Amino acid sequence: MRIGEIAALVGLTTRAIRHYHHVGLLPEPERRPNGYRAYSIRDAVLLARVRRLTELGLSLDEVRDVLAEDAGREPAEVLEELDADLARQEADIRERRCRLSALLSEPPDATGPVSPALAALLAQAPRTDSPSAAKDRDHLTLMDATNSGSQEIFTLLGTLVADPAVVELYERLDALAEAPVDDPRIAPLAADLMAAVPEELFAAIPEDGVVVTGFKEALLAEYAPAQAEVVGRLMDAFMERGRG
Amino acid sequence: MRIGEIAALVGLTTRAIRHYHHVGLLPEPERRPNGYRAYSIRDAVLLARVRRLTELGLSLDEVRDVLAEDAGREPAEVLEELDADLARQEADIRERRCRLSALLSEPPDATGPVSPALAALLAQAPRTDSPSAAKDRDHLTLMDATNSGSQEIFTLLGTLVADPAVVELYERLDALAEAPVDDPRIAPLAADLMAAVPEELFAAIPEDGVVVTGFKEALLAEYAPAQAEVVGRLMDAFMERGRG
DNA sequence: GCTTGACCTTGACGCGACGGCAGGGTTTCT
DNA sequence: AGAAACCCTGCCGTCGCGTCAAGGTCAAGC
Repeated sequence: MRIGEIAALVGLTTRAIRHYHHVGLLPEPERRPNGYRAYSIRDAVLLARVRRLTELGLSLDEVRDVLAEDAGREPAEVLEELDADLARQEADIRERRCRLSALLSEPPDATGPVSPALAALLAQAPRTDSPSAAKDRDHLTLMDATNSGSQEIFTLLGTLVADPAVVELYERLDALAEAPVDDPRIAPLAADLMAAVPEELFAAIPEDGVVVTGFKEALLAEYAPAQAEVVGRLMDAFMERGRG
Repeated sequence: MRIGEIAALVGLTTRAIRHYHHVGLLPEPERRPNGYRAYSIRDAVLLARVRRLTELGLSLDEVRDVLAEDAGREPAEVLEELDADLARQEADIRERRCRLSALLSEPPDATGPVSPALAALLAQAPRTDSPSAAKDRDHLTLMDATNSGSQEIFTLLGTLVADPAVVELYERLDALAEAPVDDPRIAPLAADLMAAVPEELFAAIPEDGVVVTGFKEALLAEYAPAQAEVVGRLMDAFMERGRG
């Protein structure tokens, strides 16, 4: 048989068979005088087994191991390992499909799914179009997505945002958008913000959660200079209280 | 943030993030004076979404489509397509695991699993260590593995192998191993073999099944010259009766 | 004899999502 | 001042083939 014939017989492509020769999975057969490969029935039997094994999901290396069974009992080992692997993949896919269906059934809010704790927090927060509040929501969503803060923080923040006075604080922060860094409103706003934070929140701040080195400066870069001054003081205070 | 920091924050490797820049999934951020990439919070939010999507199994191209949602409703389409894809994969894996478990529970006969019809046939065949019979078993197993013959053939062959006289035929074929091609035993053996084949078998031979071009010569190459003569005559007769 | 078309040959590149390494520079800590 | 831990660019490797590219071979039809 020529390569195309044996390929059709066992249901492989000629390219696959040549590949098997190339990687040493199947020895090169004799050649006809014209250089064509001449396959025997034994080759077909071998290739049929290779096909069955690869269709089961074995890699070519594993197929080689199974076929070159010197030990006689190796195959079972390989196959059991493969089954475990497939089981993992199956569970993996099931979980992904699960999360996918959750995504599909949800309203398209474009921010993606959030944890229940954060969802509750956002629903609870008063409606405001303050840019600072929007930034805060973004940052909280990021914390949620990266799991860098514990769920506990969101529930604790719930008691904060329930206070209608928080909107006023955001507005005072917004007002500093164009202000110079030595604006006199900075210090009192920082103090009022600190005062608004419930005591338990300090304890809940993880030592090395969001506070990855460099995160702080990136966060401050989001704000205008005077605003950054306020936020920076807040974060400094947080980190000091957290360590203390 | 530097690249290592944002990578730790969103749970990716620096290499992956640079790869995303490379393929245009995420624009290159500003650089610091020393050439380091300077990431913002917005980048982190973006990367977090990328991570979630790739973890769901989307390709980077698909992620790009979903993120660059100009149409607003594209994502659902992509996600549904993905779900269908995952469903296919899941079914695929389940089938493989099914066949794998069948393989594992079977006794290790080293020839792999065979169809029930062939298994019955082999169990039914008389015990003999005739080399010709061994070849025949190999060829039948190959036909089974490649689905090139119908199951029907095996059941029809059952009536043939049940006849104890068949063993004698195999032995007569074995005896020709060293014989010259003009051995006088050739013609009568071929005739007796033809006579032993039940009539229904001729009708069951598929027109273009095993009889791929070149298969015949490969099969004949398995035998000694005188034996090949016998087998060749048999096959010629088969093909003529099949066509007639 | 000549063409056509279906085969065959070797060899090299492409894919997808990065990992790893080479060969350098920068920052920071000690 | 040296070492550790970062950062940079760029290129090769993975896996199982598919897909050209640039030919050589063979049977059939004119």
